[in-house]
Amino acid sequence: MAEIPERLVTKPSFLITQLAVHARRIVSDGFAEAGARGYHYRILAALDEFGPASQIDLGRRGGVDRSDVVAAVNELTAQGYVERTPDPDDRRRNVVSLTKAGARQLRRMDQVLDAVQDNLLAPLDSDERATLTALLTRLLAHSRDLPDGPQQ
Amino acid sequence: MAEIPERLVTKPSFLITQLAVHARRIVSDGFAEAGARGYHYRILAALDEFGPASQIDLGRRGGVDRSDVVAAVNELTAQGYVERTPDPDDRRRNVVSLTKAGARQLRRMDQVLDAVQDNLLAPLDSDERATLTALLTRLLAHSRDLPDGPQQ
DNA sequence: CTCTTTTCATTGGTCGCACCAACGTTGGCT
DNA sequence: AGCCAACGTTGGTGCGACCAATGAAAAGAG
Repeated sequence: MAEIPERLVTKPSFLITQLAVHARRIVSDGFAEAGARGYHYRILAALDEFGPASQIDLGRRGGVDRSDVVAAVNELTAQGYVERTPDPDDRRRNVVSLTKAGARQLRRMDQVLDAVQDNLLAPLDSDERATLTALLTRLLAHSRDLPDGPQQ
Repeated sequence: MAEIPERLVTKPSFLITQLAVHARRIVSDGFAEAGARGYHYRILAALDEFGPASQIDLGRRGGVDRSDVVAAVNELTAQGYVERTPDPDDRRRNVVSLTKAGARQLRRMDQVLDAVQDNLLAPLDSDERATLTALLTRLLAHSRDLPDGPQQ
């Protein structure tokens, strides 16, 4: 029982959004144990890979709206994972930088995510995983160079 | 510019959730023009394929929480797309059934979704689309028989 | 045939993500 | 000097996905 209508199950858009629900659930369960959420990871990752940045750049790199960056940076600051200082060269900006504790938190979150990938992709062998990743990457790239939506 | 951190772009969980954002956006843009949203489609689809049902069954089939079914059926009733009548055989239940206008609305929404699939999958040829669908279907099935989450 | 447990609809919340508009300050451009 | 664009911030919105609690009704246990 609980049969899912054909109409839904045959639509890639449905498969993707439903699988995303599952992915989001296990990711945020893991993150919650570390006292974090998705936006935090995106910001920490951007800081780690590109160095200190303004909030607007952090938002662009992680696909986070600038108003949401404000809230996330507030939270990360309160937890001691990032520091926010005024930019002396441009007083409209803040410079956000990663602390040592922030780098450790990022490593913790990376471990959570590694476990999540294994859980999520369990039924696939490594060739299939590569195929899936390649297909998704192409689709995501395509979606990004459409002016079809805000994409923030 | 706006380079995305490696950490994100290599994680299938990120690819899936981000692609889902895009899918959701174009779907709900299309549905909005028809005065509808995602839950409405799931309920109309379940009614069309399995016939009149109680609200709890509608929720199970479409993966919608029963409290959300209440709201969606309220809206669909107000629009004249479904009818809600008490079940004479079990007075705890309502029987929800599709009206003719509801069937027409479902057809409209199907057209929206067909266009969405083409948009979403534009970069893939038909073999690749089939491969993707098969992989996603397997992953979704796997996620469903885990007691790892509420799954509704 | 009671008593208890389960089921269903409904109400009224919560949370995360993805947005949007508006405002004040600051920088750049001319 | 004047104007426009950029940045941070506040304060919203909508959707999807949940959760807890309540009252009514059915089902099961004894």
